[in-house]
Amino acid sequence: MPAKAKKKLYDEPCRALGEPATDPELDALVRGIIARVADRWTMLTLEVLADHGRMRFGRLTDLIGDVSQKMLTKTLRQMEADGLVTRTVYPVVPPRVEYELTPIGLSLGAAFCSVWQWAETHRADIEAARAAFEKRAVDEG
Amino acid sequence: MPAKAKKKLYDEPCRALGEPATDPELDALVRGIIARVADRWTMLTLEVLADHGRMRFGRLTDLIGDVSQKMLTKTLRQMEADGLVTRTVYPVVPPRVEYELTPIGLSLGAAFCSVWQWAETHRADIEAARAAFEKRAVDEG
DNA sequence: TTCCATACTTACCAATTGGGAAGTATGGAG
DNA sequence: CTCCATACTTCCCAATTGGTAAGTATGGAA
Repeated sequence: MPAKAKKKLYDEPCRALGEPATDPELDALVRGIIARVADRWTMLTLEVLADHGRMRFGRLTDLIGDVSQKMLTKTLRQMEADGLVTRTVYPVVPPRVEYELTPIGLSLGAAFCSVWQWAETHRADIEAARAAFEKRAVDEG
Repeated sequence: MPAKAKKKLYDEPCRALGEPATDPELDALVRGIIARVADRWTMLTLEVLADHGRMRFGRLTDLIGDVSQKMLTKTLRQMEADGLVTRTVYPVVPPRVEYELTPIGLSLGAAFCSVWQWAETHRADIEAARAAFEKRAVDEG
């Protein structure tokens, strides 16, 4: 099986549209995007907004659970800059600001679904692997 | 449309198998798994191993590009602990160690495909959004 | 006049991340 | 006897992350 190492090991084409897998510029760009988006708070915010729709800052804080104001603000600003959410300010007092996923943000949420599903379906496997690894370390250590 | 906020905004079911979306334990666990796996080096390692198959440490270093020995070692150990890669040590000198994705690791690579594809297909949108956001900030600032 | 609500913003500080470089182990080549 | 190769491992240090707590702005209620 000498051809094995030359071929993708999974069936679905991961690169879009036959892009040669070694365009360094595109690669760096896509990696940057993923790195930003794969951040903890971004993922949680995405999930909450996808599940519950448009809402304001305070409710977002409650639903995410243990996020500080600082981080939520920062995360939302970043998502806004990337076009993932819209930020609507109502000029009233006290302030009222609402956030909502854009179509792009929504599609990212959908893309992340497969990762969530992967995590859920392989949860037991991972825990078993961790226990086995731990045991091996103890036995050998 | 008062029902809107009660419903998922995308069509695909994100939670596996009708799991009630609010099991806090499962939620935390899955989040932990995703957080670990969504790490920069893990994603890159996953991609390289999925693309090129079993290989040893040095080649992995070259293909990933700008990773330090320290981080690659750490990343690989973590992936091994989670059951994503196998680590095979040949007791020769100088040492020879080979890494390969497990079926679970492979399936994670497949799951991440949709995120990679999302990033590639929305690259232009994101760049446009960033430029617009920047411009707005300048105009208002 | 004082307090409140909301969505930030800033200052400070602790913890984590991660790079660079040097050390480690060891059998074989010269 | 010295050096080399490979895959780590450890130490030190700088940069980043992220939490807490204290402002800030302002119209209306008491």
